Amino acid sequence: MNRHASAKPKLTRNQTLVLDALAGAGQPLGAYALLDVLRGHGFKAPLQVYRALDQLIELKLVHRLESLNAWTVCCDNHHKDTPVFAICNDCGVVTEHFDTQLSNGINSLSERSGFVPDRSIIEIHGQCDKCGDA
Amino acid sequence: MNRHASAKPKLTRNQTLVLDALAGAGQPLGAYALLDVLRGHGFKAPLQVYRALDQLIELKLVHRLESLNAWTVCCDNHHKDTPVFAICNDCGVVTEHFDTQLSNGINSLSERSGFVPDRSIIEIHGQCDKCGDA
DNA sequence: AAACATTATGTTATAGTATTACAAATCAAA
DNA sequence: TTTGATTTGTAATACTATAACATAATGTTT
Ligand SMILES: [Zn+2]
Ligand SMILES: [Zn+2]
Ligand SMILES: [Zn+2]
Ligand SMILES: [Zn+2]
Repeated sequence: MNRHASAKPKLTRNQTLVLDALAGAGQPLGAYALLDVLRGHGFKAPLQVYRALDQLIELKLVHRLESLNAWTVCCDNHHKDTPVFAICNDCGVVTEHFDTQLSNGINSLSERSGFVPDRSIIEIHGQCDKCGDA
Repeated sequence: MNRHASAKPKLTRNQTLVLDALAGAGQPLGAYALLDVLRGHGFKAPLQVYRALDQLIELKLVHRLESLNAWTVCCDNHHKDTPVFAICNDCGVVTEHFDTQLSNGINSLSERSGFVPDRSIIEIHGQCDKCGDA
């Protein structure tokens, strides 16, 4: 028997295609960009992409970047904490981070105002280290 | 002379209409909801709304909620820190907060990764205190 | 295997959000 | 009052996301 509570569930064909396309891109892609990438694999309608993305998010393999209308692969799908995304204005690269101070801040702010947090979004736009090496 | 560096600039007609509509709503509104509200005042096209919103954001009188595709009036347009929005899943009420721990967290995380932050987005979805009084 | 339920997929149409392009009107100096 | 800059009006279009319905594949029970 498997000691790991949640073994990686087998992905469907479309989910696998979308996940691979996202991983291969090296940066976030929008739904229609994904559709274009996957037309060669038989995708014909946006719904095929959106459905796969919904399921991949449910499985925590992919995150949606709200401020970009785009999706990116999770860097470590076992994490519990709220991911923090740093988004470079210049090159478009996005990096995923975890930060105890930020997670605690979300919780304590919520507690102070009687709010029960469920899903948090932290996205930082700015300039990455590479692009800052002017 | 005015000791206050940036006196409140006079708003144009459309900016005033949009700001008042947002303030009157008591909760965030989308661009097309604003358009509908303002049809009685002569608005006929989405661009009238989007243009006014862009300028109001520039003036820091309004914030965009990225995860809702909606806009809300700023609670105190003099603030320097990143606003934190708590968004109730049940009643839709949104409250704006400031939090030193979160602001510091953004800065220190950025510094550690050589990132220069420019604009940060923090939006917490969950259940507000009122809706939690079940 | 046959019947049934469940899940995944295909396809078309439509809804919702945002911007481009160009014309007209307004406003503020010079 | 001419000029130039800003604001506004309007139509067309682009981009993003979902609804509705049909078909196919899969799994489970009998
Ligand atoms: Zn992740
Ligand atoms: Zn960069
Ligand atoms: Zn504010
Ligand atoms: Zn509530």
